Amino acid sequence: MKNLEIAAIFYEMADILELQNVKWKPEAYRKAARQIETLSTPIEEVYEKGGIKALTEIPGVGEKLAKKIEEYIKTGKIKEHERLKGEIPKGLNELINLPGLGPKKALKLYKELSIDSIEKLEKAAREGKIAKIEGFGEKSEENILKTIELAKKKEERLLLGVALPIAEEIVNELKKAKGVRRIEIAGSLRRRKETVGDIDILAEIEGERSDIMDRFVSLHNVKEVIAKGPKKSMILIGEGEYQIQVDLRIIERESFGAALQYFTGNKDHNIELRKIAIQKGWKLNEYGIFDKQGRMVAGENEEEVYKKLGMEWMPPELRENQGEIKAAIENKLPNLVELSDIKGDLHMHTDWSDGINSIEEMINAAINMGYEYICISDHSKSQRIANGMDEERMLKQIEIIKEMKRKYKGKITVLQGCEVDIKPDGSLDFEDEILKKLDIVSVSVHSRFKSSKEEMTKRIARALENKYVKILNHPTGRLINEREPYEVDLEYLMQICRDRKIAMEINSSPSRLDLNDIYARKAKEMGVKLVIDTDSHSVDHLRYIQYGVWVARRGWCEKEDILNTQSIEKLKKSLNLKI
DNA sequence: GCCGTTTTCGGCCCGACTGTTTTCAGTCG
Ligand SMILES: Nc1nc2c(ncn2[C@H]2C[C@H](O)[C@@H](COP(=O)(O)OP(=O)(O)OP(=O)(O)O)O2)c(=O)[nH]1
Ligand SMILES: [Mg+2]
Ligand SMILES: [Mg+2]
Ligand SMILES: [Zn+2]
Repeated sequence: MKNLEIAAIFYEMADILELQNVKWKPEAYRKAARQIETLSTPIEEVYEKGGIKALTEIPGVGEKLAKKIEEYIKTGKIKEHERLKGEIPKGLNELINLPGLGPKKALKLYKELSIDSIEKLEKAAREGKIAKIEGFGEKSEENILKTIELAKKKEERLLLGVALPIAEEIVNELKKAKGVRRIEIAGSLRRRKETVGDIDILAEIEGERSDIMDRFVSLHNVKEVIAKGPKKSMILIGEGEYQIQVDLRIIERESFGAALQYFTGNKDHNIELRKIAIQKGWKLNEYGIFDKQGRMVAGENEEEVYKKLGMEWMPPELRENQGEIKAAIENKLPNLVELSDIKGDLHMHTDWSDGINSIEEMINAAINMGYEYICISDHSKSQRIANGMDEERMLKQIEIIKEMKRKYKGKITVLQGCEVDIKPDGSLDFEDEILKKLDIVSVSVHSRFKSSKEEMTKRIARALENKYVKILNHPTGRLINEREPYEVDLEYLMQICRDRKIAMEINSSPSRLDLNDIYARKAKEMGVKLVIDTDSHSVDHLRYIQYGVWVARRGWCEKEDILNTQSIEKLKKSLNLKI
């Protein structure tokens, strides 16, 4: 899949063009790159199937950029890119990636002091050379040194599951400030994106002087105050890999809706809305919609802002500039699946393999979740490190769960499952003799992630041929920030799943979220049915189902697309279960 | 470089904070 490679090249070209003070092109390159990054199809396939014309159907990609994409697919590089790289000192890119340093300052540093790397920058700053340059000063020099220190610590986006509790804690602290009427998490966190670059918080403040900004910058564990103003402040908070930037924006009641809209984003969604406002002869910013005379048209709540712009309000999960604005205008927004729609969880482990709780503890926890059914799905024998079950133990568990089914009858339906390994040759870890005794067979790849795309596709496709298979678990195998997805022809697998009525999993484990939002949407479009499962390894994990629901929502999924929103009777039909 | 029920040319979102500045450019959200 060349999507990310091409996006990276376009980003780099944008940076170089910006250094050369070229107007508009940089944003055009970046906008195209952002769209290419979020494509659900390998861009080389888009090209093979539809040529240049298909490429230009990607928003932000026109004739010129399409030609460049074609060139990259055919030759592995883009001449224009190579040419641009040659025109600019190599290390300047890493300079503009430092927060606070942009193209103008970086270029100045290069021209005055021949600085083209972070090492040289640090040296010059220590020697006091920076402060002497026109346009820089003591403060700039200090800030550069600070920024370099902070950048040395590794910088990764935080998992939603990690950032959300941190954000909630901060919100609770800020609630204690004077004059706070309302406080909301915004940004990518409110859109429930799988990872977040920072935590964005919006507070509605009543009255003139609130102490919220003072409280904010002196929160426990604040490592750096990046900016502090009357309307917006930014801090770095937390330790090591959990260190994260927090942006706080405050606003008055009459503008709260517009501000929430602005601060929720995403950026491209905002820009599209602002263009619509312009078309209507208005101006949209974080204070509201205003007409030519500066009179406020809307602002107090989000619904009103969207309504005046000619569309329905939409859930934050959809606001990614992926067609939601058009859908909202045409009244075609999906009716997104909700947490309360979920009737059961079909993937969880117990102390029979690598879970920490007993079968019965999991059952009781599921009853507490209000579920109608669950499926116990411990590992099969190949998963030695996970204490996978061999045939003998599998048969034993079947006996135990039979008892449980009886014991909990009327309270919850307990299904007998197993997370069966797909072996490297595509065969399953158990013979049909065992599989046919299970209520639900789900299958997973847990080994040889580095196979070629062809091998992996063949391997999984073969597994899906087994007539007992009902669910394909975590179909891309990624671990966010840790392991890339394996190479596989997902579209092909989706066709098989659709035709054979096999469900694909949205694994809710916060570090998996697999399928992800983009593929969930593609699955829906292809008519593949999905299940949202937690893959719990303890009773505490069952609540992560919320994260999977968020992925589904970001993938435009409705209740009908998710099989475990169905009653057990309907589920049996949908998956053709023999129970 | 992209894009179009007001345009195939001429626009391209709009505002906060900082630092070094005598009135604003640069960077970021
Ligand atoms: N209109 C407009 N809004 C912006 C711009 N940049 C950011 N925003 C808005 C939309 C963003 O969702 C919101 C918060 O900015 P962030 O940089 O934190 O982005 P976001 O939270 O979406 O993603 P992140 O996970 O933090 O990288 O501010 C911009 O250039 N123009
Ligand atoms: Mg953010
Ligand atoms: Mg932010
Ligand atoms: Zn599992």
